[in-house]
Amino acid sequence: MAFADTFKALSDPVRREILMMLRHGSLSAGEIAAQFDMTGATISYHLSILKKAELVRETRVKNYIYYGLNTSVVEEIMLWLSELKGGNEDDKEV
Amino acid sequence: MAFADTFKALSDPVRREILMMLRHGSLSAGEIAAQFDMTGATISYHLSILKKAELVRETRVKNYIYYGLNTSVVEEIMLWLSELKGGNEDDKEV
DNA sequence: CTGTTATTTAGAAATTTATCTAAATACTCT
DNA sequence: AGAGTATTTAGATAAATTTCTAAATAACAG
Repeated sequence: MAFADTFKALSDPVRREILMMLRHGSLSAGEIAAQFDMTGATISYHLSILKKAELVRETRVKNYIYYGLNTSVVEEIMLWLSELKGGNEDDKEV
Repeated sequence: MAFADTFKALSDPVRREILMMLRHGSLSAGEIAAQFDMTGATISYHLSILKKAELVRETRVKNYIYYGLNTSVVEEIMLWLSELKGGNEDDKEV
């Protein structure tokens, strides 16, 4: 279930920071890695988890790979949280 | 930062199921444990993580401990996701 | 106080996760 | 084709997580 993957992906602070970095637009793997005190391999690992969770999409341009947010999955998570909060099945406020 | 704890707490399927069980009202540790094929000790461990994340509150009644949802923390998470989705640079700091 | 029930804590084992280094792949440019 | 850069993959390791059993606490009833 991709849903569980999404929560798992969000559970790591590095991955959350990556997502926040992508709010304003796509960045290449290298640009992302440059912001962290970790090897590129480690960032690649985190990106693979975000990708598997469908929280990011990749686009290849020249010999760069750009990563961008996929907000539709974020919406799904918000829906789940909404349900949790709702308790009574009446409401569905956004 | 309790915020990180919250995401971590949400990353486990058992804990998410516990939260869903609490939507319609509080349940005792034993009532919760009865729904899972795990020992009470394990459920107690999960409850302690949810409690540390402030996703649940406990109330002692007789020799039972009741657990109930704390929805305000859920709102905080939704706010974070909102920010992510929004991409608005006007309010990036929390 | 004694005994019973509900729950948590402690300690240990199995699994998963995050990280590194080194090597491999992929793509570009001349 | 060959060199150079960007990124990923493989393999290893340390740390964190989940789970269990057994023991400890806490609260109640008689």
